[in-house]
Amino acid sequence: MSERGKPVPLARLLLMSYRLLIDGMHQRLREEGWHDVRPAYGFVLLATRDRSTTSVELASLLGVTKQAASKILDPMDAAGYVRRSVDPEDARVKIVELAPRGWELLAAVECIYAELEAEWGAAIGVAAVELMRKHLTEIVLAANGGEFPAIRPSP
Amino acid sequence: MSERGKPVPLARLLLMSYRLLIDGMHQRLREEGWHDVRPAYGFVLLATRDRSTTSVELASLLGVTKQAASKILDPMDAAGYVRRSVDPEDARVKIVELAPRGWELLAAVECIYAELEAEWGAAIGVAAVELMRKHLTEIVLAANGGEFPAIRPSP
DNA sequence: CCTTTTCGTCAACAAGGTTGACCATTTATA
DNA sequence: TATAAATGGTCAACCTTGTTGACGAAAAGG
Repeated sequence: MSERGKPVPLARLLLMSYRLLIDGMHQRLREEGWHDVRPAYGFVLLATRDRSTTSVELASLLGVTKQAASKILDPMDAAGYVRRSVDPEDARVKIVELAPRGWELLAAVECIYAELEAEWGAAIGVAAVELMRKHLTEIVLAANGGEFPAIRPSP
Repeated sequence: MSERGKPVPLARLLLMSYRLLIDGMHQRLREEGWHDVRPAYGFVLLATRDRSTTSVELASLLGVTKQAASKILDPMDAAGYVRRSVDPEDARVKIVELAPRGWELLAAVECIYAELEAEWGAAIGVAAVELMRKHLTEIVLAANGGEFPAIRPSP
């Protein structure tokens, strides 16, 4: 590897590590029979987990345009992971919430994710994982005025 | 933020941090007058820095198909960042190397990158940055049989 | 010499992003 | 109260970067 002898850029390590988790996640999902899950779905699952949302709000949470949000929601709706309904209080608005299948998928995702993070704990120690979490949190918050930024599924 | 009170998934923190570096990189490049640099170019610059390569080898280094590699090289070639020439020893092969403008871009990239990493050192301490580098390296190598994997520009 | 493999390019399609446009609905203003 | 402005969601075109399949030229193998 041409990086031998030179420190590997941290950005590269961050991306490799992230990919490790995400690719591992999607592989395990496939092994469990989830064959139609796209990378972006995870972002939508997390955004709609704690409370229903709307298309345009989801766009804001994801840091993308409303068109992009709609574009992810379309196949998710078609596959039965989310439901969209007209808001009784504002006829322009579509309420977006997880459908039963979406809840099942979310449960599978969270279970696999916990396994993956536990594997990191086994590899470098739980304390090191928590320290990394602490440091990354500091960096991200410091750079975003004390808040977590919206994070796009794809650059 | 709905993540308040729950640990933010490490995957999310990794992605946020990575984006912080990469988005910061591209913003500063634009500020310096580099207006036509796409995210994928950085990967090609690093892959061709230490020695010239070939289209198909680049594909392998990037972990993408040869078609995808060619597709990134086309605009880079057109913009004068790389040069492609026929290999005198094998007429099928295109040698890919950085052109003068590519070297200038690489220099700008590396300079900005150093600034960005130094800012992390200022935020959490240089020792913490190095510790993170060490831990991430361990995780990545452990998961890839002791080697660094190819890393695609885009999932 | 013929078959198989390899390299790079062309083409079509996909995922997920952008901008612009449009219509319906709601809110704000005169 | 009527009109203007703002908002939500969808349609459309295009972009970046990925995939697969196909193809012709060149090289390697039998």
